Amino acid sequence: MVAEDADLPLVQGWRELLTVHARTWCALDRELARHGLSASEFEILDRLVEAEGADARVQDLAAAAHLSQSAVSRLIGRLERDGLVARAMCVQDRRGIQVCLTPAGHARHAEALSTHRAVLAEMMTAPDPGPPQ
Amino acid sequence: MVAEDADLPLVQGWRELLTVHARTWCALDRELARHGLSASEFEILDRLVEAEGADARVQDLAAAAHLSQSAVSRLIGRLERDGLVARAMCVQDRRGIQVCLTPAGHARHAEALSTHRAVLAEMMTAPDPGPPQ
DNA sequence: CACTGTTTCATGCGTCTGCATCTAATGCAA
DNA sequence: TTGCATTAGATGCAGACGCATGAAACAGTG
Repeated sequence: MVAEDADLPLVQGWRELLTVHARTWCALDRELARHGLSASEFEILDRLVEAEGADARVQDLAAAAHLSQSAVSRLIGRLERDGLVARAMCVQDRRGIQVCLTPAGHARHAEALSTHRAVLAEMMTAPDPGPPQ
Repeated sequence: MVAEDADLPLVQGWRELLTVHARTWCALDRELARHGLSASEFEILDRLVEAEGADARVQDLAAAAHLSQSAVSRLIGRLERDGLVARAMCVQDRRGIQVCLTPAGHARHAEALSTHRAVLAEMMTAPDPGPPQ
């Protein structure tokens, strides 16, 4: 029961990370919903903007967004249904698909970008807003 | 398009946090599964051990574990089904329930504790293990 | 007491996720 | 060429989540 002292800073650090993560992620989800996007969806759109032109494969996006391959596959399906991205066959490797932004996808991302940055600035700098009142 | 430079460190910090979080959380989920627990379930058990004796209400646990009240209610239901916790009525306020650990719950937590600490130590100190091979 | 509003937990419902699996395309070797 | 192992993405399935709601217990007023 005394050996836990050495682990205390580790556990505290982990819990702080969990707190910041939950707080920021929820805020992102809530605010980005005003643009019709979830936090995960924006993350994927953001990666697509960065990789503009380069081939964006599903598994690369999955690794970048910390999601499973199946989750990204369905997420891309949703974005495609909403007209924000398009799936195209890779000519070199016809197993893979090339995910690319549509003009609407570009516009949606640009529209949500400032919201995203604002939430990050507010959530990651303020250490603890505390319970409201 | 030049104004984004000021946001870069913010975004990079957020992405690093996301990476550490996903990596650690997945490792916890995977390793704690060997004890029949999910990461969330261990988190709740951990809080119950800390609050030993004090009244552990559902909403307090929800706030501590960064989960919704409904999620914790069902999670407690699962732990109760597995015989790890018990629900008791609060005498002061019979709306609330008092969640308390059973001996089996104590044992399960003690069993999983070292695994939990080991994963934290490994995940939160190593900055980037990189892709295997 | 009766009445209204708030709080605490449980639950119906839809969505998102991961795991396992399937199909199709590739690569390599006989 | 044929055959087998590997890889990329799609999908069936079950589990966990949040939102909205419901039922029960409080708190306050008349």
